[in-house]
Amino acid sequence: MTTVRRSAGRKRDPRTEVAAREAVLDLVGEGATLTGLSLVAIAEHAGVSRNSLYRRWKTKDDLYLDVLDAINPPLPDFDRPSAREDLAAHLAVLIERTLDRRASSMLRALLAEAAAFPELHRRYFAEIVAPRREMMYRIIRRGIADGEIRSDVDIPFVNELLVGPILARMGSGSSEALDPRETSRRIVDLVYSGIGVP
Amino acid sequence: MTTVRRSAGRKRDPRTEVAAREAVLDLVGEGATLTGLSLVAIAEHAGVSRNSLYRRWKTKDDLYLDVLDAINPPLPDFDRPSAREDLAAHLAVLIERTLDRRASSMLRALLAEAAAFPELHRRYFAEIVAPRREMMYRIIRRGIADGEIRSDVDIPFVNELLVGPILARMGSGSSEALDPRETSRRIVDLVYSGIGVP
DNA sequence: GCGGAACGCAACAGGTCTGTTCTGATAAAA
DNA sequence: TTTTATCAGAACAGACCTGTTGCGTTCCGC
Repeated sequence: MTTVRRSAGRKRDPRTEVAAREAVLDLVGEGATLTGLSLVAIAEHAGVSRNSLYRRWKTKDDLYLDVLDAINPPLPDFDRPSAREDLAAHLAVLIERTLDRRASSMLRALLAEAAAFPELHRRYFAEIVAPRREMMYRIIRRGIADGEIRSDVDIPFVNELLVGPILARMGSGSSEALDPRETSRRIVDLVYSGIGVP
Repeated sequence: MTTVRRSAGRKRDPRTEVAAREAVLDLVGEGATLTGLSLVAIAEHAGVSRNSLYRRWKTKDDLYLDVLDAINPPLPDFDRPSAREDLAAHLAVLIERTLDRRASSMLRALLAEAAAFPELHRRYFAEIVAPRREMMYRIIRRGIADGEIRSDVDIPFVNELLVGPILARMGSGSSEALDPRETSRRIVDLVYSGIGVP
């Protein structure tokens, strides 16, 4: 986004930026693609002149970058009694995010069009995926140190097993709304105990 | 696809249909979207005249339907000694499919643009997802009947846990090539035994 | 050999999006 | 009050895609 420092003149309407981001989320949520979405459509849906969009964002990429920032929820801190509870709490946040249909559509579109928006794709992994994954690793390591989780497990592998079902649902655009707390608890329970008969 | 039965006249070049499907896979694999991909670009990449495409497929949807059919591998039969081995074998097929970059891109694009291609989306779930899921359910049920898998597990839930990590990788477009046999075995092993300390 | 269909190539009108450039009006600071 | 930047709205050329039509050519079966 282009931030300009000037002394005099009319101030930019802050609602314009919000309206533009909301318009992108609405339209992508309705099935538009990132490359296919036109500034005309965005301006129209936002109730804003195209001029105002071009004044703020040089390219569509810049606008999408802002949208990605806006839907990136803060990373919560965890320090519950057990790693098990921390894992469940973290997965619950992930599931909650899945329930935001517009954000899910935006991320699906980004993953599908990664080739067309390499910078967006890079930032998504660096700023959203990586920190959350690192947090999961830390919790799992703690569980091992506490004697709660077997010490011979492959940490990244365990993480994939935990988050996989949730990400797969987001990726396939499943419309079924899961209860975050209950579902995360069930996942952790099953991964802890396994399905095999002792 | 439009199949016409005529008695006389020049025959259609069968290579045209293959070239068109390959062109779609190539272009989508390179980052094109289903809505954004133009018949001009497809014809150009396939080395075929636009006319030939219009003659075969009324709309882009029809062409994509053919492409989806082409990348749908046959459903293998399973009857190994144990449910554990059947599950691993089935997951290995899924992982193998993930390794086909073009097919993965095509499915990612389809999921991202489901709203624009409802018929394609419906067929994908009915013809590709549903039969494979049903097969997984059957194997899990058999494992329960054989006393190999705990009888109190939720079958669809176990299935999601098993296939989730693989689908999540496909959805995120991970470029890392996994060994199908080894990875599927590791997933099944971990899901059977669990990560918890007994 | 001849009719018929598919072939590649080219052209066309109608539509859309982009990026830029005008306007006149509005709002806020100097 | 004057200055200055923003605002909405409209216009423009250039590019692209679509769906259709016409052309002459190539190939296959009758």
